[in-house]
Amino acid sequence: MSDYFRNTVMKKLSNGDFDCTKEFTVSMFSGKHKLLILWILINDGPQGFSYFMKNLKGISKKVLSNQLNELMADQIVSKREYLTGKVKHTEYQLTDIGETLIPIIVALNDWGENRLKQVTLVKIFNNDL
Amino acid sequence: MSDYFRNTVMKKLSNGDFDCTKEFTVSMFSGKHKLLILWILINDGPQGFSYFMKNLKGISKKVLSNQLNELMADQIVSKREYLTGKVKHTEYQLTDIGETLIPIIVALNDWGENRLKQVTLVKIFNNDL
DNA sequence: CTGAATCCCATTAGATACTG
DNA sequence: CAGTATCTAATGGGATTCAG
Repeated sequence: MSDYFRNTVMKKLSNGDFDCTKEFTVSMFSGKHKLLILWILINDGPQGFSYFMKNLKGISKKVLSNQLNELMADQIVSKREYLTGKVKHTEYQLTDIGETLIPIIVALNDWGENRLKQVTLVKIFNNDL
Repeated sequence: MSDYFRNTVMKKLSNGDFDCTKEFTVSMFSGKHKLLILWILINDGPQGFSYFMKNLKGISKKVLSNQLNELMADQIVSKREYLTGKVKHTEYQLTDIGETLIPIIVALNDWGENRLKQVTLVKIFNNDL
């Protein structure tokens, strides 16, 4: 998604401008579906392309492909390919680097769940629902 | 930036579709500058509009305004206004909810710093630099 | 089945001008 | 100083097509 942003950060790094830690960090996660992709890998283990297509409702092949490629470029996810007859299958999994993200993603998800609970409770209380 | 995405999530919630925790969480952070804004608030304390303009290089007033408004809508940040003569000043600060994010943001930033270190070391080693 | 390439439209960012 | 409104340019997403 944020190819442009990612490239900008990469260029900065190439130019020796290391004063962009935050931008770098953001560039790792920008992408509407990356958190979901990682969440799936964390909870369901290694999965193929179609598994993500089924479980990320509303995502297109192109976008999924892009996000997976970015995650691979960032060495957070790796891919394995194999053939069943003439049919290509893939398996994506977290790299060692990717696994260092697990506690953060879990914390993020916990935060989101709690926050969502608060939000919906307030809504119900106010009869906005 | 992701007004559209945010609105989509909010609509889902209003429709009683609570099966979107991840989308909700993502919607809290999507925004190229939000992490930076929060980082500034965490480290430098409450700040005015112009402080962000100075420290988020390349951001426009409009985008900053949008991101701050979204953070306020999500109750992560709050605003205080006051006048000095006829000149309006503002002060943005983390809310109680926003403060619950501190450990996560710190962890995220640590991760990014370490990762960046690895990346640049590899680059130097390979003479890509 | 996986996924890259293309075309097209929706959305977002930036610049500028204007207000309290 | 702190924004909002508006207009335009740049970017991203979706559907389709094609190939390995």
